[in-house]
Amino acid sequence: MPRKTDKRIRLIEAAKALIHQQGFNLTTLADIAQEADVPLGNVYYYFKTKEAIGVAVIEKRAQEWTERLASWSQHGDPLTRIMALLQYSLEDLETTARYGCPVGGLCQELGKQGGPLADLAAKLLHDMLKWSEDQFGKLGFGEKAAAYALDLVSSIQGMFLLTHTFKDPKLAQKQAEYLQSWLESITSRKAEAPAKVVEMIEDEAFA
Amino acid sequence: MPRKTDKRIRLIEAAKALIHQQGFNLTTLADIAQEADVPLGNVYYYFKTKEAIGVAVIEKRAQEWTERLASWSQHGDPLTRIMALLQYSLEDLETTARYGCPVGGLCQELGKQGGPLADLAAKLLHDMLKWSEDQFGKLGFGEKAAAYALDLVSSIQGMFLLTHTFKDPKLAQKQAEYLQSWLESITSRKAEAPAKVVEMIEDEAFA
DNA sequence: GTCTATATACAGATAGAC
DNA sequence: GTCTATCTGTATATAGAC
Repeated sequence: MPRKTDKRIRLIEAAKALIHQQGFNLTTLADIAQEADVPLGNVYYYFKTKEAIGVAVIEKRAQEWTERLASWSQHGDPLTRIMALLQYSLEDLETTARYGCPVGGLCQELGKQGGPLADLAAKLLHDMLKWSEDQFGKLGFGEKAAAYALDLVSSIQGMFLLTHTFKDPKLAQKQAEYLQSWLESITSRKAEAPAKVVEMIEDEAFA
Repeated sequence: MPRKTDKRIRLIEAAKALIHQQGFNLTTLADIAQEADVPLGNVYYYFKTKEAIGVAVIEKRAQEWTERLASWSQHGDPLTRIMALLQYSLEDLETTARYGCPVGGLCQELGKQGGPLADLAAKLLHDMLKWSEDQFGKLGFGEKAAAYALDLVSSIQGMFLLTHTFKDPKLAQKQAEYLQSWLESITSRKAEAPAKVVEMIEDEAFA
């Protein structure tokens, strides 16, 4: 394994953290170089432009989310999977309170600027949304699955924004409990016709 | 009335629009000066620093929101008021899809930077939240009022983020319908004990 | 592949004539 | 109060020695 990739990886990790903390536009290449312990001029050997670093960072996040969602997809039933997403949102709430949601922050900031970075950031949220929709679909919600997924993801994102804005991790806690009871209420209502649901759950266990 | 304030107002309006469109950090004083049709050097006669313009813009938004909320507060009943907030969120969805929520955008971007701008932006969301909490309180939700307000505001903000991210006004439409039915469901449940609610509604009509 | 020195561009901010 | 010219700092990006 060539050490070549080593610095590249360090640069991406440094950029990922700094962009989360400061935003993309406020993060300088000098910041990234210093954090990664790479001389400024050397950064350009690995990335032609700042935008290229942005692309690499978002693609890295995309990869991590793909793996995360895939791992949750192996949980027994869709409701547990959705709860796993919700639980994950509560990890490291101190960081979220300080810097907000990494994904939501990128979408917000880059969405205004357009271009390939905006599209890549949007795909992060898109994948999350589709995965959720998929889980609600497997719970037997049919045409309501999309609406529920939208409600879930936008609620989580809104929760992150308020948590960040008010620098208060407890807000996310309370809101998550609320979402949890919401999930339970819509799924228990669904449980009145359980046969179909169970069937679908077992079905997708092989998907 | 001295024309002095004229340019100042134009600068604030230009900055307000541009900051919404591009974000605070990406908006230059040259942009603002040009949009307001004021020579760059002259900007500093009205604002000592860029941050000072930011303060003026957020205070302007705060004033507008104070008036807006006060005007809705005159509506007959709290549910109608909350619906007014929701309806307002659906105005100009094309703009929201392009540039996101002006308030949410400020909170997201400036929240990372700290300082007085972050605090002022946070107060915008805070006022909205408190006002909503007040309305839910007057509907008789008691200790649940805060949780409902949190759920409402964070849902709206999440909805804005997704609408902006996916550049799709229809998302906000669907999500708003969903929120509307949610509001109806929690208030109609409340209506099972209507005496107390009506009492509180009439009570605050004089507040 | 690595790193110093530097080019280039543009931002925020100021000086000073009018 | 107004506006041109400019200072100063700093960001992205490049050149070129090693």
